[in-house]
Amino acid sequence: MAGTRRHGAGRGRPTLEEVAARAGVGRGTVSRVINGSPRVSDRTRTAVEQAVAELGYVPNRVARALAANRADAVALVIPEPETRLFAEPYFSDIIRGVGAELADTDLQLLLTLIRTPKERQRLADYLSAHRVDGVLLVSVHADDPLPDLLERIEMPAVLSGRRSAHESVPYVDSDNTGGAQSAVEHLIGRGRETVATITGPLDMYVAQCRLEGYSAAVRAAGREVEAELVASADFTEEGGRRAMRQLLSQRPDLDGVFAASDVMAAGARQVLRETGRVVPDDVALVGFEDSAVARHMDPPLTSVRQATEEMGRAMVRVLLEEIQGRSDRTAKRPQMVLPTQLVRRESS
Amino acid sequence: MAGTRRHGAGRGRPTLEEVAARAGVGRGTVSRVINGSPRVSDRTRTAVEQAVAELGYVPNRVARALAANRADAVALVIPEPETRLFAEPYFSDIIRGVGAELADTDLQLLLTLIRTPKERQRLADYLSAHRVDGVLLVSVHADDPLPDLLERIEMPAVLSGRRSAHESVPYVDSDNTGGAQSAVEHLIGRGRETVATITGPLDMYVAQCRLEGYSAAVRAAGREVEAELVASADFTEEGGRRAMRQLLSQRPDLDGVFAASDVMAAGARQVLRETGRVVPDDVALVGFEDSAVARHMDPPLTSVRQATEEMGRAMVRVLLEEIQGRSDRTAKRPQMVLPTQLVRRESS
DNA sequence: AGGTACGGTGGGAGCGCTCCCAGTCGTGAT
DNA sequence: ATCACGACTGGGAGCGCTCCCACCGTACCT
Repeated sequence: MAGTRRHGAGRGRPTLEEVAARAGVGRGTVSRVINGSPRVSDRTRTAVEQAVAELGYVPNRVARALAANRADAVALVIPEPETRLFAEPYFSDIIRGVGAELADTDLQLLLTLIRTPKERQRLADYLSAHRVDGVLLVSVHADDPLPDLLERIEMPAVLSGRRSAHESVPYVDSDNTGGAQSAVEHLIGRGRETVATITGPLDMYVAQCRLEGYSAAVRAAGREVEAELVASADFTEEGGRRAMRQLLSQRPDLDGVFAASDVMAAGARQVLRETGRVVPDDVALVGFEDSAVARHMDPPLTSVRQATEEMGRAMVRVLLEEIQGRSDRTAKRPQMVLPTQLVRRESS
Repeated sequence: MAGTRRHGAGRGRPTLEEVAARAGVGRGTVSRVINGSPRVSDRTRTAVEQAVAELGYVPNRVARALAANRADAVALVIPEPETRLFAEPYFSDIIRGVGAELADTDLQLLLTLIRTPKERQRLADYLSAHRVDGVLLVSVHADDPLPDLLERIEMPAVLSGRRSAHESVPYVDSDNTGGAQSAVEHLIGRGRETVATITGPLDMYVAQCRLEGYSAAVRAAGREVEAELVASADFTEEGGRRAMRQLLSQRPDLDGVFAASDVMAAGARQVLRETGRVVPDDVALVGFEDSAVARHMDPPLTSVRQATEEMGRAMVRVLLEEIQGRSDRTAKRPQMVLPTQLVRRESS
């Protein structure tokens, strides 16, 4: 504040040079002080710091970026189709986590929405034109060329979620398999005999993992995984409805459903109501994600919570490692999986 | 792509100078072509464009920003306490709108989360250190010093929503009064005799406006605005519950409620159910915002929809005007109010 | 023929930093 | 007293662009 007031109308903000003049030292010295170099005597440092304070000096990041060939910024890339998901706590939590972790680093956060393939293409150019030091990629599809593109231009990047079991790019994911498994174990533990699942699109690894968790739990209970108890959808409400109808027609006797997302669970819940089934008495229902939808359903939905904000934080930490690690080739690609947690509510 | 491939390992991207050399022209000419200046002959332009394509040249924005003393970026500032709202479609829509409108301008979007007062302070310094050309401020409270701070350092800024009736800073707001009025008119039009309202915190202008709309509709119907039919809350679910209980104790006979937000409506709905009232038969309920909550309530909630994405777009347009307008002092501060629309569902 | 306009063009002078290379100076060893 | 050697320091040389001014023609006037 003291600083910002001082230049209101005046010709711009003070520069390094002016600080140097005022402190009676050279530019290099001021730069050293600003950047916390140890090779400065205490006397000098104090003098410079005083000059900085008096002038309200704030380094010009643009100039710094140009000179140092850094950007002091990372981009958070969000594919437009997913922007809908924005409305989910998922994104907001990721952003909050990213923001929190970034706050300590004085890197800036660039938000990049990708709407069209054309923009996706421009993106690679833009990013490589030294506008950012690293990239955070959210909800990347298996066929997205971006990660490999970034790899090729040696741009540090981190994914939220894996594209496949053998993801080569650094990522932060949550334990989808374990989460799904605990959800189904819960259902079985509550005495449900015939537990079905509504999966996401099975070309997405996340959907595969959740199905895998379902299967594991079923088998662990000494049962068979029946094809009739598995219906795949597309993570939408309408998809959830369709899948639920299909399951019901195949196995009218089912008494438990694990939906791989809350939104699909919401769709399923509607169909259950339409067909006169009471949740949880007739059919117990569990979702995944623990979004706002889950809390506002009637009855409130049991769901698997991901440590989403922590994922955002972790992504930044991983990215910083990557940015560092580029110098020493010995560093290996950081990858991590965060635990999930079942949140019990009245639907099961 | 063609461009990005070409330099993989090579020493960095091509520069303006290299393009100039290849095209056999001077730096200035290339710069002119890149920036679409008309003062270039077609022959030359073509030659330069070819060189650009061959080299896969992409201008270095950092250098450009430094030289031109611009940032080619705008900041979207979001106060942390509101980050919760992120989960609402409101924010995601704003962001989507902002992103869409920005896509045509090649300005970048900087996301800035403010968590602590300390960060808020740093922000002013940062912003003024030429890191952005303008600022978009979301959900600003009446006592927020930021707008005036930005005003003082002559940083173009736009608010989403007004702080008061006499907002001096450029803003984009939605028609809260009109929206509330149409909601209440709807309730009255459906034959409701005793319509109450749950307001937001009355120190917020948005809450005042919505209350004003309620009052206008009540008076327009030739009725009195009764104090017993007005309960104020804080935009939270719990607040909605409390307010609903209060209203019910004061006027057990009420048959219509206009809640100034969907979330408060959700709280009210719970109390109505607890007290054995059926929605909409006994009490008709209308909310404001038309968020996901509204669609997922049981029964689905009638609500006032804001053109939120359009607000985002408008904010950018207004900001661009402001950035332009700074040069010619004649331009007046752009301000605009967007219409709302009542979305009818089963709750009324 | 000599002027006068311009449309076009080249390139110097920075923008505010970081990097890095020469110093300068004191200190302890010889 | 001399020398070597760090600890500090100053400032030149850019980073890649935009701005702007001088300059070259050619077309069009007197």
